[in-house]
Amino acid sequence: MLDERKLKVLYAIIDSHLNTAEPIGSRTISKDYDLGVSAATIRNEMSDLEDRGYLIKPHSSAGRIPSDKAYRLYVDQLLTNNEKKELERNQEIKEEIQQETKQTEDIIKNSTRLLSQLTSYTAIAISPQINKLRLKHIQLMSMDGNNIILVLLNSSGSVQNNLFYIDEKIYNDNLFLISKILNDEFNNLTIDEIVDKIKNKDIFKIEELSTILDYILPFISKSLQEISETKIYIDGLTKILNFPEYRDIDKARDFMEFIEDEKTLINLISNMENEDGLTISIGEENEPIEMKHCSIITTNYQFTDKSIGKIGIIGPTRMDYLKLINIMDTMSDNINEIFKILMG
Amino acid sequence: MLDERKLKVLYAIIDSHLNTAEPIGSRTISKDYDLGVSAATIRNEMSDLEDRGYLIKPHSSAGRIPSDKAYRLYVDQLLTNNEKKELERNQEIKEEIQQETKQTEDIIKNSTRLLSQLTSYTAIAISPQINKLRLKHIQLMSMDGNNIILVLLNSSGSVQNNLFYIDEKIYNDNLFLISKILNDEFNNLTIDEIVDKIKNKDIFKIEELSTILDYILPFISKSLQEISETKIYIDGLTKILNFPEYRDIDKARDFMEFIEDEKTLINLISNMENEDGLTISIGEENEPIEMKHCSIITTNYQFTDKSIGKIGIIGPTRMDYLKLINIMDTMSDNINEIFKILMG
DNA sequence: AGTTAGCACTCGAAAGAATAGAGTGCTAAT
DNA sequence: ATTAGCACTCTATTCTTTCGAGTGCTAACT
Repeated sequence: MLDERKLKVLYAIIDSHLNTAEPIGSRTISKDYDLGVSAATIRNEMSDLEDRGYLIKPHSSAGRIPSDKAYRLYVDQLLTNNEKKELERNQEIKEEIQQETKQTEDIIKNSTRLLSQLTSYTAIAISPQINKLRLKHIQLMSMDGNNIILVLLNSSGSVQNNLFYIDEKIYNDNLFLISKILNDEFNNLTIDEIVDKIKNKDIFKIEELSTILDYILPFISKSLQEISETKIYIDGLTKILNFPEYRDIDKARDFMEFIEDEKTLINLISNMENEDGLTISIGEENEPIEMKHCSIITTNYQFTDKSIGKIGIIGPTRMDYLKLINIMDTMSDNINEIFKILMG
Repeated sequence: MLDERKLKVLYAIIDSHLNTAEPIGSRTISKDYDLGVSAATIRNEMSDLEDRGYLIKPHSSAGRIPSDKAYRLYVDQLLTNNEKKELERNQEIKEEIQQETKQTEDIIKNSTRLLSQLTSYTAIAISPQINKLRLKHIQLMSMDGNNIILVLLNSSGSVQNNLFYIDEKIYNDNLFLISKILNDEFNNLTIDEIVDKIKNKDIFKIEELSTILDYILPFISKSLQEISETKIYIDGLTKILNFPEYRDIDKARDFMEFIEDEKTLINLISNMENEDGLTISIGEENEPIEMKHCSIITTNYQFTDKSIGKIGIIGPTRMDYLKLINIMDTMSDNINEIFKILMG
């Protein structure tokens, strides 16, 4: 463990580096931070901290920058102490997020944009995973009997639709009857459960509709799965260009191309563990090489106490973690509250 | 007008500059292009071309680059001669665009991605303007009587939905009746016409439903307008970083931030005249300062011979216009054909 | 009169040299 | 244990020099 003075020196370097993005020298610390010791003493402490892996020298006659290990230490301490102060602008944030919409997708989209604006970092969010939500209403309809529209209302209040084509014609009178049956059968189940149920043929048989049902159910199942595909929202991609770490155009391109690749990104974000709500992944802790110099902060948003999606920010490891943690907490609080109110 | 030799020199410079992105000298032209005259003669021609505004010298002892005026001349000649060769990969393109979907929005989204891949430029598209499309089916439904779902099927076969809240409860039995009336009244009208009709109260009065109708129609009108908001799709934003013209990070950021600002971009693209299908706006011809060094090529895609949206690319004025025109033509052809087939 | 070879001149980009200064690490004194 | 002092290191900056591509002009050629 690090003794108190070493910690103070380390945090001072982290703080100073946060503002300058430059390597920090011993004299800077002794001048700007009142540690009660001379530059030479700090120099010795810095040397020790480097030996222990908390500081890095870009070259032999430069100052030092914090390592991933240092940020990890700092962040862990932040998360433990958990000195959360509430952001003042709660109400404004809520209004900004919700605007006029009641659709969960729009709320997440707005949140992503606002998060990027508030933080000046690239913000990302994963759409509400509606396969975890409970079905409230399902409705089939058609114009011509061949192109079937499936409309879904789920427990978060959002509406999805999907269009599919069938060779056998089924007209609205029958579609409405089927919808009624499906509503009875599927009410309050999650999409995952419904798909399972269809797969296991674990369903009701009503004589006169049984043939039609057997025919159309696989289409419905596929349709439901298409609807539940995870979407990702990205906002403020160009924010990365404001960081001196990304003045190099090739680095910037690598970063951006990685973010633009939705599939990989969905994977990365989905797999972040968010047991306690907030998760921070620092530099080398990230799997993809393109993210080895970045930190990712994500938190989940909930609906009836179940996590249904994530929202987060990405940027260089040199981050104002304290400030960002607070913003993220506020954001997820607000989103959750909006969802709660939306559901009455 | 330029005589033939001047034109040849100018086109040679355009061609050479296209590949190198460097200023072109007289010797390069005499070496690489068989014009049958010496470098000195070309030098004289170049001097004339500069006087006439077709060439620009970055500095006094450098070669020349084509001006916007030169590109304009070149492009106008291309568009007049119109030596279109069909791209071979038509079928592949169609499959790539359509994938499995029948939703017009998805088709445009896929097209944008493919266009960016094929061209290596940033691609943009404006969503099908469904307010210009004819209504095929409208359906209202609700779970609780307060949150009304409006589902819309239009003549392009795409489905939209919108959720709105009303204080007075209206239940499905009445909503279905209303839907039936609305379908009769609105069938084959465009959304614009429907909104007008509602505004002018130019509607049927069926005794028992008249109060409910008066109450709900304004909500429907607003809902329809929300549905018809223009959306924009962007793909390959980072492609700009591959051009030597945008090695400078501040230039790149200006470009990207402009593209990321959806409202301005929608405005810009919407206002491009596309009478003959394809439109090319070169450098200074673009209004926004951020686009003064870019060219924008857009074309519209059609549904039943009516233009309902646009797709295009954006990049530095130094473009392979010939190749890009062909790709763009092929793309719009394919999109139009898919739409045609979708409608049977 | 149009074309071309020849050459002096220009200017930026690249390479090299000199300088400044921030920072370290060590030593010796406190 | 702490600190002042100092030699040393290394980068970033600035200034010079060099190099070469390219022009524009002149005079000769066809």
